[in-house]
Amino acid sequence: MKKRQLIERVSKEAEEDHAQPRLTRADWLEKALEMLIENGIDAVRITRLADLLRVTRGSFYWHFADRNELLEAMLEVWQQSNTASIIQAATAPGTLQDRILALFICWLDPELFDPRLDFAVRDWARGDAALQAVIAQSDQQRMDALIAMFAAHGFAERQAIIRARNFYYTQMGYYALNVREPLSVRLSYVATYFETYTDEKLDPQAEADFRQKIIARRDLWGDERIPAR
Amino acid sequence: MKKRQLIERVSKEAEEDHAQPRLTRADWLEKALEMLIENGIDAVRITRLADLLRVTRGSFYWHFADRNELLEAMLEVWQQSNTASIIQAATAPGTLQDRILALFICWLDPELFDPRLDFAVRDWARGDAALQAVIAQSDQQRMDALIAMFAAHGFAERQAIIRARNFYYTQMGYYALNVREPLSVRLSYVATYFETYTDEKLDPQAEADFRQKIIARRDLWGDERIPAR
DNA sequence: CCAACACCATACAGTGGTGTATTGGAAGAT
DNA sequence: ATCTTCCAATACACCACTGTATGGTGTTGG
Repeated sequence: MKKRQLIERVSKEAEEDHAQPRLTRADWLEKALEMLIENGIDAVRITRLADLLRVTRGSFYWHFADRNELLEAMLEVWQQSNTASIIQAATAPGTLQDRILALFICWLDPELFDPRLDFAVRDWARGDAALQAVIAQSDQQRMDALIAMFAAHGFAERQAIIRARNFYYTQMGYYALNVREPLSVRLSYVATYFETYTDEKLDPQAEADFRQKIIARRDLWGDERIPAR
Repeated sequence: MKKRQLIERVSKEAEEDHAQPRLTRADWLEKALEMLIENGIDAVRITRLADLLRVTRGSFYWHFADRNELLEAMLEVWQQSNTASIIQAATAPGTLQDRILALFICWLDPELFDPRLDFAVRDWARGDAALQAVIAQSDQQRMDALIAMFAAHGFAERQAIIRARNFYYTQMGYYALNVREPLSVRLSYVATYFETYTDEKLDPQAEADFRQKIIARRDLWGDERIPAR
């Protein structure tokens, strides 16, 4: 689901097409999430957001009761985006190869899974046990879906767990380290990773299709040129 | 290297045994790191530290020029602890099995590798390009050591890279998700992980020795009872 | 046409933080 | 015994931010 849509839904504002006269609750929420992602929760200050939005804080306190209400709305956006994408990719019908490739797409498309938001929220939870519990629950749901996926495709319980952990933790580790590589490099690892996770060879035709699908999404790779093979 | 020792070295204070009359630079630094780990960099406030240390801020400004000088000292402690442990474990002589098990010990012993400090620093770097560069350099050093390790034990370049990434990212992902499992559970995964990373069976005797070594370190596992097999 | 509403500006009180300047006091050196 | 030196307390000026109360203005509907 598109993030702006989610933000608006959480903001409980059905966007009538007539351009909103001034600011909406969703505008504040969007800027706040941007700030969270780029500078952490402690940079989410009403004063700063007001400056960025070119209004005074008076506007904020019309849309929100206080800062805490904003924070709760932010968390709600997170809860309804990243986790859902992973679970959907893992539980759709099809072969194991289809599922793994669908998850790879998740890892590559920030509209489906935004790692910066995920880690900003984790960071936010530092020293906040209640928030940590919420996050742990989402992680559990994600892991359960992955374990069930491997189990449904022939792996014994223990093997399914290890493979799911490898799959999920490796990707989270990759994000945690803030690795910055061109998409072409990431694509070049796809087949090898696939074999590591499944012990099967990746069908060359499927890999080609995957590359095509990614390359078609120009928005994912900026100016870079990616050879089709 | 013991963390308190490092903190004191960075503080350039050879600790004469006579109990220091009041506070040292290292005391402030230690509390600041504790605060960083538990509540993030934005919680590292001179006022709060002074309260915790039961002195006024006047003391702080005798030991440090300003808050920034404290932050630089904190970063220096991080630089000289975690990365060194990993590189040492990966580059020591011996078989691949020895190396992997040495690294597993790193992952289990916070004196060698403190994941909470590592991630607190990474979060601290959010929105700070200079700090991100410092961290990226440390990550590169760690990865290089791991790749060289796999390469030195018979894996081709590409395979060595994938295996090193899998090994390192999986562990970082585990920490990033703040997983809390008893040590006994983590130990039960050791052999399976080993086989995933190396494609070799873990020698039962080596595994038993490994368990013994961990169990001997009671400080790592609190009250828990771990069966020797 | 004007009244009500939606949205924003302004002004104010209060809190928590930084950094500086100055003073106070206890231990060790002479 | 006093004199430094080291370390900490106090007081002050100065933000940045929160939240509240109230007033102002453009837009819409009756």
